[in-house]
Amino acid sequence: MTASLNPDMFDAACPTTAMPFQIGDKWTVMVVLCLEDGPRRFNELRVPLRRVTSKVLAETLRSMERDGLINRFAYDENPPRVEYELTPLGRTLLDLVDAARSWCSENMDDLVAARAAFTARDPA
Amino acid sequence: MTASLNPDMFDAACPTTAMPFQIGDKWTVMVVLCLEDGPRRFNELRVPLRRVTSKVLAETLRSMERDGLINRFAYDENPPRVEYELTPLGRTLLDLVDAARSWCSENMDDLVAARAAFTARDPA
DNA sequence: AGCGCCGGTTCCGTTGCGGTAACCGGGGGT
DNA sequence: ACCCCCGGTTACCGCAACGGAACCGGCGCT
Repeated sequence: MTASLNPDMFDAACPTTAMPFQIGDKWTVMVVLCLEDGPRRFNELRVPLRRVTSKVLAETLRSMERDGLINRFAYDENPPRVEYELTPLGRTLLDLVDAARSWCSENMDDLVAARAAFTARDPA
Repeated sequence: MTASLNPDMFDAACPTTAMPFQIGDKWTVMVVLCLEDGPRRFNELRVPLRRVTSKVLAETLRSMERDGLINRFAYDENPPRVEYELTPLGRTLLDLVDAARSWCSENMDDLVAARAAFTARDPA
């Protein structure tokens, strides 16, 4: 048992490195959740994410649009109006995000307890 | 439709911020995968993750131990031997990781195509 | 003329993750 | 006496992400 590990299992060229919420982007997942119930405007998104600045939100939305996760509709009005909505591809992320949230709600107690026990053992 | 967004849906105090693979840690998920088939030694983990240095791996393993995702067994031998294995809690992450990997393999083509189309539209 | 709205962009500063290289302790081999 | 092994630790550093604040254009209102 315990077969040996493939040295190339995490090849740098592996395309999963480009996963959209790259286990790295701070806001993508939250934007997906905010768009779950329909299109939203730019400043409308900033309300629930009130810790994000317009600069960072604009960057996040642009990269999500680049990856085909959202569509951007700019209406030629005044004052300007822009709406973002999930694409079908973006909607498929909802399942994944829900799975992550379920994991959290199911295991958060264990996790908090583990942290408390660890810091009790090793107060450093 | 499109109910208004709850301003507090991402409260900074929300414990999900402490999610172990916090959509932010670069190595935790890969360590989980490396430990899927049984316990591994420190330098054994560095082989598949050959891009990680001992410092970063040590940090990752320590925080995973802190969160109760792995157990650390240090044998009093020479040369020293240390083994890491997933706890039951850590094993529950495998489902989530598999879901993420499935998403990738199912949608990677769309994603790559979307990027190509976007950069074709907006070469900037 | 001046102000506000909206959806950004620009400039600048900070933070912190991740990386590199050097070193360590203690036993065993030669 | 020296070096190697393993599993780290320490000091230092760079860069990208994140953040704050100011600014912009075009229109309408007063």
